[in-house]
Amino acid sequence: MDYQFKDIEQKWQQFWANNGTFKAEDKSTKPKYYVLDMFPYPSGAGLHVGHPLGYIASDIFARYKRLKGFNVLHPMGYDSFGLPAEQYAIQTGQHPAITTEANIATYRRQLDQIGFSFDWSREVRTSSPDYYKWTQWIFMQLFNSWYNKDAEKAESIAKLVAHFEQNGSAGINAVCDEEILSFSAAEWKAMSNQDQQAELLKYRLTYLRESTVNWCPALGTVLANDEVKDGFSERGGYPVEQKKMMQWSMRITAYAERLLQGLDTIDWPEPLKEMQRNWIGKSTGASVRFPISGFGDVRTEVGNQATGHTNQKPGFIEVFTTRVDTLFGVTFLAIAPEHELVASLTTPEQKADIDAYIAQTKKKSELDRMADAKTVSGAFTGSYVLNPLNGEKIQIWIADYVLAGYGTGAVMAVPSGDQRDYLFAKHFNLPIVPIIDIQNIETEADPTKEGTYINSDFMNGLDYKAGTAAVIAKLEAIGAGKAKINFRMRDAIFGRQRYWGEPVPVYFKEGLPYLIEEDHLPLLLPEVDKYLPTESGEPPLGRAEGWNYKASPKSSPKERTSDSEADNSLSLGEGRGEAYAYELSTMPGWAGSSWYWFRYMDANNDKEFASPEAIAYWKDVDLYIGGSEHATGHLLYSRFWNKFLKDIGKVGEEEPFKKLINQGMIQGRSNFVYRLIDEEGRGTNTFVSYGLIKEYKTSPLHVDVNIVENEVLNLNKFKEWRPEFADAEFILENGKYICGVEVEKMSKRYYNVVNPDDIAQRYGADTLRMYEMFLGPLEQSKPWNTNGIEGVFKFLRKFWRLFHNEAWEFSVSNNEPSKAELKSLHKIIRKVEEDIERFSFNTSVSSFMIAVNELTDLKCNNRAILQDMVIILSSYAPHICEELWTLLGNPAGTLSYAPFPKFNSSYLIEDEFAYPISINGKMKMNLSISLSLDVKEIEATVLANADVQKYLDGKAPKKVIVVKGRIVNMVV
RNA sequence: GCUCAGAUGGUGGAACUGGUAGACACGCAGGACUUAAAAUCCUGUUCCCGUAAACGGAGUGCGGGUUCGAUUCCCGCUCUGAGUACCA
Repeated sequence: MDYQFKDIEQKWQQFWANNGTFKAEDKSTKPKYYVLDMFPYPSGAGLHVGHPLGYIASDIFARYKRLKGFNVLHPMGYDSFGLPAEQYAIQTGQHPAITTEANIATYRRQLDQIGFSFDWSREVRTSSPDYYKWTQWIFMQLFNSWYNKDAEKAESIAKLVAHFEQNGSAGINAVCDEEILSFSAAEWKAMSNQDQQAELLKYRLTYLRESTVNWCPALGTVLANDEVKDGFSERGGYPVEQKKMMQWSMRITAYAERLLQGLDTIDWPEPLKEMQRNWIGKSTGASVRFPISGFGDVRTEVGNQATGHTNQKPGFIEVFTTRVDTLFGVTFLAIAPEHELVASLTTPEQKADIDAYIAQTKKKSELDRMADAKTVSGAFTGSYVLNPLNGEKIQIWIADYVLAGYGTGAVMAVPSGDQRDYLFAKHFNLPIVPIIDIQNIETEADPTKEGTYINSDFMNGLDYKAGTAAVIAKLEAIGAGKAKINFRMRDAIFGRQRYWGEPVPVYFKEGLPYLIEEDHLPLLLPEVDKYLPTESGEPPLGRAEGWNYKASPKSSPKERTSDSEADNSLSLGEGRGEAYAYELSTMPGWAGSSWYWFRYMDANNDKEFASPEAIAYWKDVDLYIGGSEHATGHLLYSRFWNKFLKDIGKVGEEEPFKKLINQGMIQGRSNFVYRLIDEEGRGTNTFVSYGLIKEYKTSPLHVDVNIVENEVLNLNKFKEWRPEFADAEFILENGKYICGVEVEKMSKRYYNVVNPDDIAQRYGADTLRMYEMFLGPLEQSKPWNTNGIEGVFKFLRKFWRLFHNEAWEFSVSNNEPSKAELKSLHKIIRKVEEDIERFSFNTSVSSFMIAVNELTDLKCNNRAILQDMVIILSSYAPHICEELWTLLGNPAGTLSYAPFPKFNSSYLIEDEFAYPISINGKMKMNLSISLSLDVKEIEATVLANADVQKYLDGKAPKKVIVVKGRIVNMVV
């Protein structure tokens, strides 16, 4: 029979599903290998041809590893909480769970049709209560933990409380809020429970914090950054303002150093690691306190005065600097317009100036401020600080180049060393003091670290290293500063004012958050009448009627587990306690994806997020494939949660993803037709072929790429495409209509979306899989282009034909394979092994073509050779290979676990090599010489050759370079 | 601006540690089969000159360098893509 891909593919997809062919074993004597894809958000649009790229690559790898004798875990699931479903729900009233379910069904059908070897028995959905129960559980563990800097790990809050009870706050080195109290053990015990809880919240790894959000009053909701364009909501175009709200946050900054160090231990693409390093943004420097002039004593204990009495201003301004050695060059202090001390520092004479400046900066959008980076602006507050080292009076300015969100929101300005400070000083006529002997500050700042200090009191004559050490020592001695490491990364906000997300397992009592009891998990998402905020601006969960928490004060957990798990949120034991309001915000999109790889290890466990045994066996992800757009989101949060789970002893590895590969983006490739414009400037119904548009006046028009092949427009299909083109006319070149091409994002509105369903229909899944790989290196971004797909399809037919005679009857011979056949086979064995190990899938597709071309030329129909070929090709084109495998007489379903053929180098040994003979580096001819000859003999053979002599024109070469088995080069 | 990645025929791309540039495929041209078309098969296909071949010259974004030999290494530049945004 001819190659009937449709029947074959359907048959085997069915077989795999019915037989659970790809089910990973939980216990195995085989070594484990975990291949993971970034799971998709199931959008309504379904998959386009770009999505499966990474999945195909990982599937080839997973199948290959099975052939190599590994117990492979290759799961798939859905990141199914998210905004689009909620948006759709708002518009249609349809429950997001329903649309999500429908979208998942589409995704599943599309994925199945490509023939992936996923273990679907482990599927996860982040929006399923069995799953988000454990997301909530991890949240609870974070709530019950604090970060001990001395131990460099998270520890339980109970341990912190025990310490407070014994020693008070002394001896605690924690990552926590700025304004913590210091107290003795007795003082702690004397505190009310309320006060104790308030204090503990400052230490918890997930905590409440006031944060600024994009608030859209018209929509009554908070928007994500990418939903805001130029200060207006993307949807509807309503104004968006910055609003402060109490929000859940994650103390990811506690892990900043470990997140940074860990990068050196994992095999990720360098650009991606660099992105994370920049995001974490570690800088080493010092914090320095500048006493405010005329304020009295400098207070050295931050904790003492920061008890929340906001009307009392501290006696100093703290700055962070990476160049503390330039402290004697400070000639003014610049603070952010939003800095909390601005009001109290502004003198009555300067108030008008300052107010005007603040008003001006507020008006500027972020975009303006960016575009305006070169313009110097600022205003003098009228107040001064003193240089802590020499008591010199220094003006305090506000300037919008200082960002409130970074460091302390204040900068010590050193115009001689920093270009921005220099421009500022020039503009406002402030002094510029050189502090290094070789500094040249005629026209711009000179940030050199060479030379020795001048104008710097006790530092004079010292170099950078000694000077820096001396300043820090001095600052520490007088309590005005210390060495400090600063991170750019901020704590992550962990709350969304949305419906379609995980409810936060917290209720409020007297304004403070408490966890619900663990056996009340999962806290189910309640039903609401509408998916919009309430009239009073509360998140959608505020609409849920009777949705509140009634703790059961003394009910034992054992008693509770017998309760039905499903309905514990709404019908908790009447009268068993007071009702408390639940947290109304839900978790952000990244919550569910920050631990999902553990769930796959033991997806159906209802006792734990995954059993310790499963985690001990599967450990971590060996290979993770996904897009680089998740560099600073998902991939950072996942590493953070992984480290946390390790700290509390639940998992064993410090890093979740040992090796990571970024697949490139598949861009769209748009086609254009050119509509002729008539003399009045109106569009006609005549279209000019691309090559002729210079001769006419035309306007380009996107045309559906699916009716264009190799840039040639299918005229009939074009006429059918839209009614207005039914009687279109064409000006052709060489009898064809050639379309223009441009690379754009793949999007419906450009008519350049290619659906994998269409490709699978027309050519089959095996062709689609191989073609996506053939397109180019996996990591590279490239436009989708169907132009070459015929070649891949033809290759598979050619492969099929090796097993069939002229009449398309299956026919293989049992003869001894010939030397040439064995050579072809072992060449491809080695090539595919090498290529897969280095993720160079495109080159193996070419090599398969070469191998099949060779075997076709050899008229090979040898069983031994062809059976090995089937195994090698099966990870790329599994359906056709399964079919041929059974035709060869093997039991169905055994191919996936067949042993990968062993490479034998002896078949490739050559006794001759066709040496390229070059003169002055230019290749002139080939000469076959025995490989047994040594360098001298080769040289003699070459020089004795008559053709070589012709090139040399009878002269002796000046020099002869012979590289055995490679090349001969003669210099004349 | 900074950081990273990249630039090879008409097109996608190959050349893995410096050693025959353009593998493989698409497209195109010519041919075979066919009443014809489709499908299939065969031949050619970097460019320029030579209007057939042999042969000669140029050639991996641009300009230099190292080397017997550079797509590959070094220096300078141009362009494209991605990330980031006054980070003290």
